Amino acid sequence: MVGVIGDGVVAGDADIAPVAALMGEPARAAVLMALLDGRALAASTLAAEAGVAASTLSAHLARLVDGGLVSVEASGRNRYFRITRPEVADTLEALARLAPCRPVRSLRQGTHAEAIRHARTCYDHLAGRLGVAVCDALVAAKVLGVEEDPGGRPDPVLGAGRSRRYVLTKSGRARLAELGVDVEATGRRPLTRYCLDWSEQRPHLAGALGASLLARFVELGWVTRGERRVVKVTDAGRKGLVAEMGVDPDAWA
Amino acid sequence: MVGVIGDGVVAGDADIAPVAALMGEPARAAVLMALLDGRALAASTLAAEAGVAASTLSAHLARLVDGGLVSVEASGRNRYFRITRPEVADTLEALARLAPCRPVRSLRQGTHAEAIRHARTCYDHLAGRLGVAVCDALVAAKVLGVEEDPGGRPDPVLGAGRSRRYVLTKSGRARLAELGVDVEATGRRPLTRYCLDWSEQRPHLAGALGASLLARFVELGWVTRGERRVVKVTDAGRKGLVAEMGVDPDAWA
DNA sequence: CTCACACTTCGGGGCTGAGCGAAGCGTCCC
DNA sequence: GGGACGCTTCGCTCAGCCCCGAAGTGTGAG
Repeated sequence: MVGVIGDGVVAGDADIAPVAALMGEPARAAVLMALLDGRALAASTLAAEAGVAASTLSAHLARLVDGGLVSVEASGRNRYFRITRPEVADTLEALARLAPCRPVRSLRQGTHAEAIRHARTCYDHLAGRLGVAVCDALVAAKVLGVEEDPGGRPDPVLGAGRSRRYVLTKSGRARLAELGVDVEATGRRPLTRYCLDWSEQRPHLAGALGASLLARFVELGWVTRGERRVVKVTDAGRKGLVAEMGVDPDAWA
Repeated sequence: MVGVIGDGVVAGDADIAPVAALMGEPARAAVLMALLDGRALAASTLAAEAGVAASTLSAHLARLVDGGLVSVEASGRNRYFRITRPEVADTLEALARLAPCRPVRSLRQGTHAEAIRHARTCYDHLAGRLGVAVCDALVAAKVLGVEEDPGGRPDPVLGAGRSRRYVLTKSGRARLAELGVDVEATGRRPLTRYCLDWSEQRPHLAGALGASLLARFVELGWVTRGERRVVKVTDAGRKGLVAEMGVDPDAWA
């Protein structure tokens, strides 16, 4: 009756295999991880990142675009690729949480590994120890409240499946506005999102607010975005984060 | 060969490719989806589910175990496989949320895709719009309460997702028994399980109770199981679900 | 003890797809 | 316009692994 060989997964069922296979090839995985900070990178940059020939990478990128994980934007003779949706980044982070860290092969790689655990960008918001510390500070200052996610009703798409969520308090909204954080800049995106950090195994703040927060930090010159998702905190940033944000300096330094 | 390894991917960064590749093969993906509800299934069951020979599946299972996604428990001459950690299920669900974005390739697939989104079985319980609607009705009628899950793993701060669960209330137990649902038929299986629906992006009821509920619906002739997990609601079922269960007819019709 | 069953291991066949270089097409710069 | 640059397409090779059936190991039932 059924007996269809090679068609084990039923059409219409959630067919995770194709998507997972896209992420399961080393070169493509490297591309996706490189794009995880939300920036758009040129094909040549990504080829160097993945360590394969341009022609090889071109094929990979075509498949990623076809699979809806990555979108293209042509600009002159360059084509810039970026991750299409936050859900893709979510999935990559979920996989990262599952994956063992690759062994460290050199001192340089070791220091970078340390740096990226210290402070990095995750798609478009802060992560690493700094991201967690900032998030903790926001909760401690009651800028954010943590509440249980009533995961049934209101949120049609995002937020479901997350057991807890952050809500921006009234006083928190005022406080962030005072700091110049664009609290209103949320499109269809949820303002806050509870995002588990793969290196710290603790939550940090994602969503539109997480993005606005990072943008403002950069604007203030508190942090600078370095190579490969690494984030550096400036002297002014160190002071500002402690004085204005109430971040515990020991928690991330 | 040392030089072949691209230094593009940073040591210490998470290497998602091997894990994603494990999930990216159709037979293994089918296995993982079958185990998604937390049950432990025998190898032969999984072979039928994946539609491959026992020997083929054995190799797949060995790789899944080796990769830490699945654990084995030998019992007599059977070996039962289950998903090791909630993080694995989280990742599978993240992938499933990404997967439905594929375009529908044929009309026939389209109608089947619609049917399966309407009402289907998720291995042994109801899912799709009907599954969500029934679950909503149970919560609204206070047959089920939603509470935070204290449980399971010794986690540093927060459990990695899945920390909410349904509990059967006292009155709910009586009400279901009245309907003829076998409330006691739970082996080692958790009575209820909070399961996010991939097509509806909202939770529905899994676990032993979800299974008993479906069994009773079938017994009552309210629903019939069709091909490929599609569930059809009979006329009697339509009436019964609305009258007895308090399901909102607009929510799933 | 013997058969039946569940699962694994082994050997071989077949196909997908990842890889590269060369060539083609379009864009930007001098 | 000519040339450099960025990217894609094409043709090809080769490795990996997915698959099966048959044989081997261990357990349970009669």
